[in-house]
Amino acid sequence: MTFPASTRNEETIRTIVNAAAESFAEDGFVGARVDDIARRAGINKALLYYYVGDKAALYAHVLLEAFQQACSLVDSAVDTHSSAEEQLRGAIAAVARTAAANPSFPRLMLREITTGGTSLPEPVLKTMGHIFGTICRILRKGIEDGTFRNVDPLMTHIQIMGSILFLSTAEKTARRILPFAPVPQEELQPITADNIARQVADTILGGIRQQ
Amino acid sequence: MTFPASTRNEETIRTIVNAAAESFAEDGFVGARVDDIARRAGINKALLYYYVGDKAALYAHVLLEAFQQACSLVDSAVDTHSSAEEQLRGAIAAVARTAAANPSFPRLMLREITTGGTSLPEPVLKTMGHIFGTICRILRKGIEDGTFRNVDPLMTHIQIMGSILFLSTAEKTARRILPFAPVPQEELQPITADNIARQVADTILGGIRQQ
DNA sequence: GTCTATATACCGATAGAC
DNA sequence: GTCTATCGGTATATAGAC
Repeated sequence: MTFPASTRNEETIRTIVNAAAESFAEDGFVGARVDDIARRAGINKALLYYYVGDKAALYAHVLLEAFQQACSLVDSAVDTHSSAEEQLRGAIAAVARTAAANPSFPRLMLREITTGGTSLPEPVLKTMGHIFGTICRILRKGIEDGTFRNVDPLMTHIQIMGSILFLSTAEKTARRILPFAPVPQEELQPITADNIARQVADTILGGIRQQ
Repeated sequence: MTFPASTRNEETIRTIVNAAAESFAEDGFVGARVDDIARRAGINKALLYYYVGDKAALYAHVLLEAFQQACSLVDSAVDTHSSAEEQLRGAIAAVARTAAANPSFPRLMLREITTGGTSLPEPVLKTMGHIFGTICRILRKGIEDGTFRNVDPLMTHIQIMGSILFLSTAEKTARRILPFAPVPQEELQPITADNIARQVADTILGGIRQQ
């Protein structure tokens, strides 16, 4: 924790950050209300400012925490496998599980993408760069040992992340669309972390495998 | 055009709607400023209200126009092919081209997804439902004739759209991340509509094809 | 139809009592 | 450390002159 008045009451700060993560994910940085975050945290607005500084500092902290968690889960998932195929499957599952355990994460990410990442602080950019480097290394290894065909690492990485983040977030919107779609709706799978991981891993791995 | 004062000056309304699409895509509904939209359109704020009503009505109009364009392009792309594989490839290319020709579209869509689509007006939901129905029909046909394996239509549809929209929007953020990534950056492809269409079609089709 | 000026409301941030 | 009260700035929307 890196806030000015963080000598004590670590758990008050935790409560504020959790409330802020939800609020920023729901309404975005401009849409989120400091009053609302304070109310969710069960405290007063002036006290929030006392603990965590202004709105921008709180937002930067929320972002960094979410991405660092995703990053460490991806790294440890990759370390437990050796083949490129298993490593990629493990990385995909790690991101899908992070998104499911912390529903703010995919929404924060999608929002940042739409703004072009212009307000991302350097520590967050570094964390995102680290994840991209990990995926890149897996793809490169698979291409060199003949497992994968010669795909573009950047586009493949963006597609993998886009698939997982979108699947993790789109269910609510999809449920509003389905009543207007002229299709039978019996056998649709629930969108769980496991199903997302399987869907993305099966299609991407099948799509980039050397035939 | 369905605005109150639309008896004349159709092109003034066009200018306003185009300015609004950019502004909403850049800053979101809450972040966009009516003053800014009026300034981009080269007119006065009071005149904007005179022509198109309030901010919410303008936003609903921008959304509907973008989705209807995507919808009709997908439909006509599908109609010019007969096999499930060619139809899916055509639909993917149509969405990618729509996103490239109208950069507001993917960003508006990503923003709506993060809010759960709670503010989407019914005509937009109908249009999105129509596109989903089209993709569903292609997948079902391919599954029945043995071209595709038995994939979940909803998850596959969400993955396809997420891949295209994310790839169409993420380049700016990616360029900010790349300097922090420990990878060589010579041979990365530029993210054009054609490259997006090829990347998504190749991976998804390869991933869902019956082996 | 087009403008200026303004009403009204809200929000981020802080001052200051306890 | 925790609160109430409020300042200052800014946003949507409209009134009203021309």
